[in-house]
Amino acid sequence: MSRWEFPAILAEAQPLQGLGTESLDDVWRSGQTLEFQANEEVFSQGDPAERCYVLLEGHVKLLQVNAEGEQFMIGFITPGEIFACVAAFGEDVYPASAIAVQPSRAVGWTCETFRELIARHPGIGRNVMDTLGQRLQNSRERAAEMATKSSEQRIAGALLRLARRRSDRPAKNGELMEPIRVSRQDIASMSGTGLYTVSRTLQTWARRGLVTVARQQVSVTDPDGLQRLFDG
Amino acid sequence: MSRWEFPAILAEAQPLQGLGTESLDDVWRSGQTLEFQANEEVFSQGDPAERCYVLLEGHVKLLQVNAEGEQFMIGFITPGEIFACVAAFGEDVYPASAIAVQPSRAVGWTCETFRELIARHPGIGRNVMDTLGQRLQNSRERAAEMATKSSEQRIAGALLRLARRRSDRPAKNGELMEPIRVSRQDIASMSGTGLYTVSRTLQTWARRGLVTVARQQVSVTDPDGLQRLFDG
DNA sequence: CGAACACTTGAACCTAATCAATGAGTGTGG
DNA sequence: CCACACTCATTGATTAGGTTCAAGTGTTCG
Repeated sequence: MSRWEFPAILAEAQPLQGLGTESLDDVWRSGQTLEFQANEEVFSQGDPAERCYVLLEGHVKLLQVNAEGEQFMIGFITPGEIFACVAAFGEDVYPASAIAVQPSRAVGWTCETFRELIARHPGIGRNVMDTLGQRLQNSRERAAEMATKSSEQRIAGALLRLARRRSDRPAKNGELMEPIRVSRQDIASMSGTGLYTVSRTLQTWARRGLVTVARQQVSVTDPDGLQRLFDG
Repeated sequence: MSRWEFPAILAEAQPLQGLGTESLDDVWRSGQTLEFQANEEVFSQGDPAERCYVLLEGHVKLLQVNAEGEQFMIGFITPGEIFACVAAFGEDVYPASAIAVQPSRAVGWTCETFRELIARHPGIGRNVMDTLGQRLQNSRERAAEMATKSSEQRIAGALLRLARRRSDRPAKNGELMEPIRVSRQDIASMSGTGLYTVSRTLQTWARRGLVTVARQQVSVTDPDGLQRLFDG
């Protein structure tokens, strides 16, 4: 039982599309709401996989660290999205770390509970399969991108993904998009390049008017130009 | 209605684990068996997504081609595995091409039929979610690998994945593994490098006794050594 | 036998990683 | 409020890893 009222965002969440009020209520009552501060870890790579989550508020990044200590950002979660759902199926440890990049709130269910919910409400299963399918395709495209594209193209791809996530609604005057709040290192982790390369590339683009940059912040001023760069 | 008897491999197929005889029969009767010659296309990237498949016999590779014409191999399917299942969920066109590398046989269901089967037999849904989850994790690891590892490590990774697939049963005398029948170009597509780099790398390894090479063929003679190389 | 194909190898070139030094913004405590 | 330390970012110089081009060898097949 949670001390929060049923959050509106949950009814719009991907995995719960098409569910009736009573189903949504069952889902809501079966989970716990959890709060995280900026930079707090939701869970850590290698920990036993206990819960899966739907994000209600804030943003969470998913980071994978390999044996050599190099990190790679495999995802960026926005409100309404499910994460760590892989944990509920087969995997016994979390394959990545989840870190809140802003103060965030999420609902969590134990893997067991989540499986039961799917059994009780088959619509959830269908939605989760859809989501997993889309993410699998995304991830494969991303792998192909890492393998075949230049570092400049990969950085463009990373920025475009972030920008599109942030402002699903078209920008105010069709010109400027919301600034993205990430460090150069974060962009490097997303695009599979180094900090220095990202810095240089962004400077070049800024001179050409494609983006404007600041500390911990990038604004895409010419999405179409960036897209053309990405396409080659 | 198929002109084939119920194939034993189907009962062992990942997506059909834990199903009763009558369920298996329903699944079998709902699909069509299809045969493919070596190098024949099962479906082509961009085609409208109509069917998903379980491979019964042979091997199928999944290739993604980007706008610039560079190709990247996203998967290698062995008997008992499901493929194109993403097609059944949301996607309207195949995101990759599937090509039989040997004479192959598969069962196919239309997306609609497959959805109905999942509704009738919830176990299939659970299995598919498990499979999708595992593949998502694999694909993410692969993306991270492409982003952070050297070309030598990526080639080692590709060979190890292939070798393990081929001989789940340990090799005869614990020393030699079955030769893998792929071209240098295929290895390049899997590891995100070029044909020349693959050739050079394999030659170096052959001199060191890690592998033996021939036309359209690679045998891993020292899997552990290759693994150490992969780990760095 | 000739043609097509798969592969190897040397050499030139180029991208991007790395090293090193510096600058700019943020936050803390005296 | 300023000085200090700290984190984040820029930029030049250097270098290594890998791609690409070019030429040549060995195999398979009609």
